[in-house]
Amino acid sequence: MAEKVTIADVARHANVSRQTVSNVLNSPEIVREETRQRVLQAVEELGYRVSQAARRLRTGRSRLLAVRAEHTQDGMNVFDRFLHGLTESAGLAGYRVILYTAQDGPSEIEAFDDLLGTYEPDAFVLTSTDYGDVRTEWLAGRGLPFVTFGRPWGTPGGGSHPWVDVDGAAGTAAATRHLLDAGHERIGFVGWTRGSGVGDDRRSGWVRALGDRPLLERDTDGSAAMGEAAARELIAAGATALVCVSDAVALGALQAGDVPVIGFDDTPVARAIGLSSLAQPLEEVARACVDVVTTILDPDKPGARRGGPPYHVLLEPSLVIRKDPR
Amino acid sequence: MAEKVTIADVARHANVSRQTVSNVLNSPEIVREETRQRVLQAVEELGYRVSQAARRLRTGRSRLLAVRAEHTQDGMNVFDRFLHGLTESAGLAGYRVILYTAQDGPSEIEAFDDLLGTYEPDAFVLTSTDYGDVRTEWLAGRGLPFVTFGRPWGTPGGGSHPWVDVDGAAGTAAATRHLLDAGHERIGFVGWTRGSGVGDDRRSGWVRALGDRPLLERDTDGSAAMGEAAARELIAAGATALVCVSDAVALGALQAGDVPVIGFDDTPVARAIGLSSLAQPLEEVARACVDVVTTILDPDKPGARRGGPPYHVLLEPSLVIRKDPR
DNA sequence: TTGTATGCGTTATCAG
DNA sequence: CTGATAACGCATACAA
Repeated sequence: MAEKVTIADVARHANVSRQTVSNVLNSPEIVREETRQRVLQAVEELGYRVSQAARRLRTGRSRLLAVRAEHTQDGMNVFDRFLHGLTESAGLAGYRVILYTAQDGPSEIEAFDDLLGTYEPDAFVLTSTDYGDVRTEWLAGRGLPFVTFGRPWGTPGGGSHPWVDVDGAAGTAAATRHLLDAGHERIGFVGWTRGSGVGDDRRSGWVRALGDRPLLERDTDGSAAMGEAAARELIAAGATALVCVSDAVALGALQAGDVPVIGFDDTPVARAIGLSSLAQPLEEVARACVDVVTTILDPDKPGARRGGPPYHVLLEPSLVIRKDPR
Repeated sequence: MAEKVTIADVARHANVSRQTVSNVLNSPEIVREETRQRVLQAVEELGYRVSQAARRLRTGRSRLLAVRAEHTQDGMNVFDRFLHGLTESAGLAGYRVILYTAQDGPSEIEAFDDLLGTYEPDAFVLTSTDYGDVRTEWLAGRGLPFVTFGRPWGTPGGGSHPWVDVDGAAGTAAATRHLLDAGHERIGFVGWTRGSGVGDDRRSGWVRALGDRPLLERDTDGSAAMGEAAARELIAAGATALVCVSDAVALGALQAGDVPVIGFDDTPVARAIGLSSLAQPLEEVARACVDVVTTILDPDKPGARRGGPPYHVLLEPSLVIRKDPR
């Protein structure tokens, strides 16, 4: 079954030259229909599949997308869902996902270098971008194709590269409006210490939706414990509902009192405990990442992304309400 | 930098033949020390790295380990930690992890076939094994190297293949003993519907540790909601402490009353809410998987696994106590 | 020890 | 549209 069927076997079986088989596979339009059919049938019968190794050697293309396996510090993340979506979408586009690990920026660049020298991935998909990301510079400087899940925070305007992201501000704004609609006027925000692109973005949506109402907010380190403490202070200060920068702090906030709380990311925790949260459309994000990166790699591919560069895709999170604001 | 340094370049630089370079890399012992050093230095200076494509074409080895990207149904799993560990350990052993997706057994076998025909992974690492797993049969029947994270439930004795697993029974037994030591006599078990290898295994440890004390138990579908209901019944039946088959049901059980609860898997949720749980040594599991599989692939590798076939590794979970049983 | 020749499976080039 | 031939980078058998 896996008996190494080569292109020569197919050619023999279909009574054509090796080249014709290659043409049928790579440029079907230049081959006569009847011949094409015959070859395709031979391919089917013999169970032929291209050897990526041979193809890569010849073309320099590996059809591999490199992604970092996240270490998942606090653990309450959604990386696995993204990764699953990415693998699925990549597969549909004829690509595979190859993993690597790294502790920090510099070591990740080492990993890039190593991968490029050995497995030669065609592109990288980067996650968790933040201000002044060294990785994107390195890749861009070498003209290597990549896309990030996350906007290039900190490089205002210039240094722009392909990215896909979820509009955190739109999410928190929707959450805030939901609470306003329920009659709340004093809506607090439990955030992260300023300076993180994602955190600041999420905060901004809450600010925007609140208009000129009072801004009751506290910063945290992202832990549930600090989330609880922050929530207590906010409630004491008069907040009757809370929007949180993450499910982790929201989990803590829930312990602080009996006010409605909305988290962010819709992690498994939120589902399990019935916490309202903002769900990122991770499958769509993954699909967009694959879309962008494969279009860069092969601009003439069928169904190439309309619009062309610079390939910026911003998707909206959706509000998942699990408890009615009281 | 990534300017395609070939083995010929290295040879020229070191004033040796191409062959010698190959020897230095693949059979260092047959080359004179001085020459070896010179070649190694040339490799260093030029930043040479073997092309996996070329090597694969020649040797048929891809140095790729295929792993399925889990879909993470209920979400409260720990797959990402395992995957990270696997990528790390694989990297140390000179392998990379390549991902694929599948919905069920048959479609996973299609994925095997497809991968083997194109990327030719050297081995598969399977997770979530269960009774009568069709995948292992398919792989074993073709003599393809693989290891499973999880024992081959259901094939008693025979049909045995390499596996690495965590001793669930030992874990629940430890948890139960911990509660016994704290003075509890009526310790309930919130389990899964019988028939799952993992669930039955975890239950058995609780049974064993309890000796001839009463067996207060309830089955659930694994949801937090059913966990809560089950816990209520058990508490009503006199249970003063609960051991749970998973963190998800433990989370529910926590809502049921003020009795100590111990979950299983030490998911992020447990950490976040201070739930005691049994932590699987996932990094070790991953390392063992890589160890086993690379030994199968290359029995003469340096530091090959002692013991030889059939490569069965059973590791112990560790009890993480976050709340004192009251 | 070192050098030389050959092939792994593809695809690109170029004649027919 | 089809068929021959070369080349991708590496590893091996063989001869020197």
